Amino acid sequence: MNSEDLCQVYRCLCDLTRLRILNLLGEDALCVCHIQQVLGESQVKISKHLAYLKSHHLVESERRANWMIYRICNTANPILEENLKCLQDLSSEDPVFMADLKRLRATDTSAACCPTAS
Amino acid sequence: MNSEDLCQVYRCLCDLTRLRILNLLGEDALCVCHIQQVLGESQVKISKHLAYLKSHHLVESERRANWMIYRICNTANPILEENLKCLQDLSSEDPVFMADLKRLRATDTSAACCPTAS
DNA sequence: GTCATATATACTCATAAAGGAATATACCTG
DNA sequence: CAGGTATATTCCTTTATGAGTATATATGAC
Repeated sequence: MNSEDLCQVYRCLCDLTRLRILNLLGEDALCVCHIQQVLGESQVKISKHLAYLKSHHLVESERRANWMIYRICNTANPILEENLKCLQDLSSEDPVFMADLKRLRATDTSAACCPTAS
Repeated sequence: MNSEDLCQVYRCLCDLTRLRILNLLGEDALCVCHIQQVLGESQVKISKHLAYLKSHHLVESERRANWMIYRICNTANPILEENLKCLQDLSSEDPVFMADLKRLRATDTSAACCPTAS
């Protein structure tokens, strides 16, 4: 971990859509279509942000039949860990994050497309 | 503090020059010319990044005669606090931050232009 | 093999950000 | 007031980022 890596972590975190995705993934591993559905955003948008997060090792993915399940990496990066924790704290105060989590919980993530992702 | 603010904090942090500036200001309040000198960057570049940090309330400035003294805001933002602390931890490991601090300590910040800034 | 579904990628456009050169402003000295 | 120094701002160019449309790929069902 050096200054460049640190910068890169912040680049990953400085987009609201990506923060919203990470907020969801903090709860559970999810497939693209569920993220898309909960956030109410287009497939391309979600897919591209996931690709971005993946390319910088914040998330990892695993194929299950037609679906790609994304989860937050088990990282050895303390700064990232710390910020994900902060995100979790804020998720109980911020209206956007709260609404997302509410919609997530109202969604049956084990049904429809993905079989129990986690 | 909401999700938009959070995003904005990360935007401030996702540029290496700004991180280097914050790393220096973590040590002491400094005038523009000293930051410029220690980082070896142009006046415009430093000035613009400081303006950016100031516009988002990460730093504040105070004029002393010809000089503008910048310091990190006493903020009530826990996420920012946390990340500045992380920056400080990393500054003893990362070559860029370490070299900057070394040059800072070799600079007489109380002389030349600014009278004791802090 | 075809078809449907889930996801990824390529291409394009619009906007933002970073940097440099030149210029403007603010302050001090005399 | 003029002249010098420190800093800020404007203008311009280049590059990066985000979003949309269309298309491609991967998998499963048949």
